[in-house]
Amino acid sequence: MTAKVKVQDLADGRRRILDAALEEFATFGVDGTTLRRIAERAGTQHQLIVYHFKSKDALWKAVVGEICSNVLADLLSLEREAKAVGPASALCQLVRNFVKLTAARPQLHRMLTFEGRSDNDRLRWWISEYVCHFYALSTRLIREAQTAGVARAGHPGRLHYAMIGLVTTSFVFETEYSAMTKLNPFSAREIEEITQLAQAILGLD
Amino acid sequence: MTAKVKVQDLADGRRRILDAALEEFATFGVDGTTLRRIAERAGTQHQLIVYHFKSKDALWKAVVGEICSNVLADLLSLEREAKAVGPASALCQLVRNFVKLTAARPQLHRMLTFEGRSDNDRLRWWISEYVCHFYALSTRLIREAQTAGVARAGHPGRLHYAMIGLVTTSFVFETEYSAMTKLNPFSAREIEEITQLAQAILGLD
DNA sequence: CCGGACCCTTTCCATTTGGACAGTGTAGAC
DNA sequence: GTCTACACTGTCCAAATGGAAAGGGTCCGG
Repeated sequence: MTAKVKVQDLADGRRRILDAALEEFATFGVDGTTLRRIAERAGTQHQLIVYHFKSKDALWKAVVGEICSNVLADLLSLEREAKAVGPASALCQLVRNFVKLTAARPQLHRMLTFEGRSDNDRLRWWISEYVCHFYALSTRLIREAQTAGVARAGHPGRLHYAMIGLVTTSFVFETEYSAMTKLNPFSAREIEEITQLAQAILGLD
Repeated sequence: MTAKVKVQDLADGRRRILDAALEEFATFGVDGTTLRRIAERAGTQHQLIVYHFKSKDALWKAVVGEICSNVLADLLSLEREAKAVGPASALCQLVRNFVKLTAARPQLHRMLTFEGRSDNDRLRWWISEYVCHFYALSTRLIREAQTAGVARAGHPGRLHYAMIGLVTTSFVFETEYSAMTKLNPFSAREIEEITQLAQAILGLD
């Protein structure tokens, strides 16, 4: 029995590494993160990370990939709904989901904001693998809502990124945000307020 | 004469290091930047950086400090104007200046977004030294505009950061932004459009 | 001519880094 | 039993890093 428990414990080493890596990457970025600190947080040795994931870079992709593929699945189900309810309320729902998701997993955006300013391999991989799908869906809904006359005019891509920027700031830069505003961005109240601001910038009223 | 020219060249080593460091820090973050790469970009050796700035951390503060103290000076002059023109147009002007400034020096915000997610020494220093002044002015103008009935209702801090997030995204994440939208955020057209969106989120219409 | 202030270079080093490599131990298939 | 697959550990290393220490050149006031 002790053996069985031990095997259980050891077998989820991979899981614990993924979780620890998410926290570390989100807080310190790829360069600021060391395999040894991830290992320490996961309660193991850094060589186990190399064994399971080959390299630091591959670990990063595994972490992002796991979360993003879940998000992508959510998006697809939203897209099916969209056909039924029309572009305006589909877009409302998309914004609402996006805020909820950012609040639930701020680490994802924190990780990605580290990558966004150099044209590197990780950024290109992430864009081609995941961003493009989200962008395509979002801008299509915006465009449809615009032709229906229920969204703000202007380039859909610009509106999309204005929304993204508005929503993510309070969660990604929580330390500064809560220090200055004395607000807790993760409270239900704040999530609702941010959702409404995001819908306002898209002209959904 | 050659001696004089040479001295000129050498004397501005400090200047060249500051410029090179700004680029490197903004692109790779503090952890991703090495003194040797900064030195290479500045056309010198890494020990000269240690000589002029004592440490990597002190160099970072010197880079941020130089830009921010200029920005602070601009802010103060804006504040004097504000008294004359009233809160609504002062706020409009603040937004306009902020967008212009972000477009002119995206490196500043790029640098700072690297620091925002761990409660570290650099972040605390930056907040207490510079952020608090900008935040105080901005939220005071928002509050005044609200009581005058010409700004969107809601927590001024929340609105302030919504504006910041909306404005900075396209400049900080230029690579992704222009890849997806095919827009150039630094064009006069885009600067104007972003300014208008930022004013819209504050309810200035 | 001297001495210090300033800018810069050279040489050096302890530490940390990602990762290679060669084990060890256990569980299940035959 | 033996063999293989898998999870994990211990030892090692080359490369890169921030920074210490000391030396060298030029200028300028005395």
